[in-house]
Parts: sequence; C-alpha cells; structure tokens
Amino acid sequence: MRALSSFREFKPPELDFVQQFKMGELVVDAGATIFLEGSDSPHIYTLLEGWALRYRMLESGRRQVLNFALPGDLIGLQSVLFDKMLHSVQALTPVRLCVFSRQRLWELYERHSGLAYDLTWIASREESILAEHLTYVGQRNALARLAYIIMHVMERCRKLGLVVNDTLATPITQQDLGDAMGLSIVHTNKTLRRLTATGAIEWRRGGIVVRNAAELTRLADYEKRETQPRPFI
Amino acid sequence: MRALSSFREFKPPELDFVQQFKMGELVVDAGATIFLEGSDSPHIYTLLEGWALRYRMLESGRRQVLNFALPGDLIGLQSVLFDKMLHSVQALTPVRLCVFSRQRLWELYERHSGLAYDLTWIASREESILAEHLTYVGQRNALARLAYIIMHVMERCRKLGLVVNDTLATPITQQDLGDAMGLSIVHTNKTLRRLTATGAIEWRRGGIVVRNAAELTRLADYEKRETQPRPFI
DNA sequence: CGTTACCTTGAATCTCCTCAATACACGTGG
DNA sequence: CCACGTGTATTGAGGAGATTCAAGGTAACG
Repeated sequence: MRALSSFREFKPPELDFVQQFKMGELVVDAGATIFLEGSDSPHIYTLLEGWALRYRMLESGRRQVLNFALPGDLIGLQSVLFDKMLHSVQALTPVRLCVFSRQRLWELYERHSGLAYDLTWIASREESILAEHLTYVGQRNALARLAYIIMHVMERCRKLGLVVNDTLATPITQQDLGDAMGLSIVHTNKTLRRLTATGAIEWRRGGIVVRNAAELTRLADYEKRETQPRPFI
Repeated sequence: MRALSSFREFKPPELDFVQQFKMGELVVDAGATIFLEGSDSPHIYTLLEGWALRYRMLESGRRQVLNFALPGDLIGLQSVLFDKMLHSVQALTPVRLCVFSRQRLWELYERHSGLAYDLTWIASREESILAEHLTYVGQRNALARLAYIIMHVMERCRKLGLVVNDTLATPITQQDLGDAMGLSIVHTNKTLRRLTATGAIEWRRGGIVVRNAAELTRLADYEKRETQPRPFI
C-alpha cells in the first residue's frame, strides 16, 4: 500500500481512494511470468515484495533485460495505456503483488489529479532509466557497463533498505546482467572477474558486496544526474 | 495546435483549454539547442515544424542519440516532472515550436483528465520506443541496427505525410544514425554501404529512399509489435 | 548422490573500433 | 568566378574487444 507512496506523502482522500482501489493481493512463484508481452490484462500491480525482471524476448532466443522491478514499482501500466503489453515481466523470487483494477484507473484520472500526475511521473522516470541504460549499452565498454548496472541496482536497493553492510542479497544472475547490458554470458563473466579483481565489488552466489563504492563509480565512468521530483501543486 | 491531437479527437472544452494554454510560437535556427541537459525551463513545447534530436552528451565527447523529434512531438515534459532536463534537445533544421507554460500544466491535470491521461500515454510511448532502441543496440549487429533505425524513422515520417515516392528528405547524418545505434562513424558508413548494396535503400545527402521495404524489414530482423492506444473513457 | 542451474576458463574467430587519409558538396569571401 | 574552409561521406589497415564454441567446476536441492 505504501509502495506507491515511496516518493511523496499522500493526502487522506488519495489514501482512501488507493485503499479501495486495491482489489487484493497476489503471490506468484519464482520464475513465473507476471505479464507476457502481447497480452492484455485487466489488472495492474504494484510489487510489494520480491524481485522481478522486465524484458523483451526475441525469436532468435536472445533476451534484452530492460530493468529490474523492485518493491514499490508499478507493473503493467502499459496494458492500461495500450492494448497490450510491450514487454514481459517475470518473477525472479517468490513475489507478492498488490492488485488494482484497470477499469478504476479512469476514476483516478477524473477525481485525483495528484495521483494522475504521479502516474505520468512514474512513466517518465522509467523512460529516463531506459535512456541511461541505452547510453551505457551504446557508448561504453563491458567493464563500465557492468560497474554501472551494479551501481544502479545497489543504489535503488539502498533506498529501499535492502542493502546491509554494503551487501545486497539478490537473485540476479550473470546471465541477467549480461542480457541487460548487451553482453554475452562469457564476456560478462570474464569482465565481472576483472571487476572483482579491482576490489570494487565482490560477486557471490545470491549476493553482491560493494567493497569500494568510489572505485565502482569511477570504473562505471559515472556522470551523476541527481534529480528531484517536482511536486504536484 | 493540432499537433498534440495527432492520435485522437479533442473535445471542445479540451480544445479551448489547449488553445489558451498556448503562449505563443518560437522559431529557432538549425543547430540551436532547445533544451540543455540539466537546465530547468519554465516552458514546454510541441514541435510544429522541422526536425530535432534528443541526446545525452558524455564528458568523453561521445553522444547517445535517444530519439528524433518530429512535428507533433512534445518536448520538455521532463522539465515539468523533474527539477531538470535529463537529456538535451537540439534543432537539426530551422524549427517552429508551440510554447506552453509549465505552470498551467497543474490546471490541465485538475480540469482535463483526458489530457492528463494523454500526457501519461505520451511518456509511456517514449519509454517503449527507448525499450525498442535498447533491444536493438543490445542484441543486434550493425546491419540490423541501421536497417531498424531507418525503418523506424521512415515509418514515423510516413504517418506524418513526410514521405513522398518512398523518399524522405531529412537532415539526419550518418553520425546521427551511428550515435543512435551505438556505432562508430566509420562502421556506420561501411555498414550503410552494405545496406545500400542490397538494394533495400538508397542514401543521399539530405535524403533516404526506400527501394525495397520488405527487404529492409527482413534485414532489420524486425518483429512487429503493433499497438493501439487505449482511449480514455 | 545425482541432477540442475550457475559460474569459470581457454581458444579461435569475427565484429567493430581507432587511426589515417582522401573525396565530395556547399557556402563564403576575395 | 575561383579559392578556401567546413561539414559530411568514403575507404584501407591494424588492432582491441566481444562473440561463439567447448569443457569443466561448484553450489544447491531433492
């Protein structure tokens, strides 16, 4: 419930609306497909707990990971705006979802302009994340790409309190990282070993440790672009 | 004025609002920067005439072209939602812009839920275009990437009536294409020559001719994802 | 204790990049 | 009208980075 509100305070009527907007909860197994590209679902979700993956599958068998979905993330907005989903979403762990009705979204736009604004904001933030990924995949080498995507995930998880002792427990595999940054699994592995060798991070089965955050940022050749949301007045 | 409405019919009150929402027109020279990354503008625009480029510049001098802006496109929504632009926008030709006030956007959300919905829709469509670009840059080779980006531009321009006799007059350079698809200028050129040699397209100074659309689609290894907007009820 | 998913490493190959040089088109000023 | 500068396109050569193929190794799980 608080998931959506991670970036601002709700007003009481908004909270009421969101509360009755909620249709229930759904729990899916690890590995299950939450949305299939091309499908048309009557629901949208917010992720309450667990990890998920947004991706596009090609006929060749190749996969482009678009982003990771974390608690608080809205999933399936596209199936509201378009007549079908344009990417798939898969659970990486057992996942708990909050279910909303697609129908009642019209009401949201008519009665709660603040929440409508938030939806535009969410869509636009997703866009800017993809823009950043695209910039890395298009313009940087494997080492910088992997350093970046690890930074990106760590940073988001840090804000959610999922990072303890600079350690993040995550179901992400090297295959996932490679598919996100347009690298083969072999090159991903070799580059990840190089990255570990610098002492910036440690890669473990089921976890990532950041040993030297400054070095990681440097290796990612990261140019900070801090943004603040502009609140709805 | 009709630019924004390219995808649906406006209701009379919405039309009224948009009409008085407009603050005037702005004309900029070819090469001028419309938005600079990191800046904070009190205006947003729609492109009425001409070509523009959305891109991110890196300190290293490399550039990632995110997308091309065409007549009807909204420019600068990010400066409303965030406290700054996260990419730059540059005019490729002399450009005519319709200027709107950022302030009055709140009004739009409060009084015209249909238009608010449209803004979310626009943001989400931009996201899905970036997802498709990312998929190409991440998963396909130079030939498919270039075939794709040319298809993409031609398709959008076709809908705007800018393509006559399968020919598009465009200010896009090989450098632009390369920066969009993450390829060096040299490799872009060589691959473009190969693409021309197949007979699929013809590359001219200031123009692209599609000689064999089916072949171009095949070379792009394109998997069609037709979408319809879901109208606001 | 065997199966499965994930990680690791070496070798050969190829795509794509950088460097370098040249050609072509267009506009400007002498 | 021609010389010149500038932005764009073209081509060759050499090399770095990434891919594919192939073969193991390791941890988790029933």
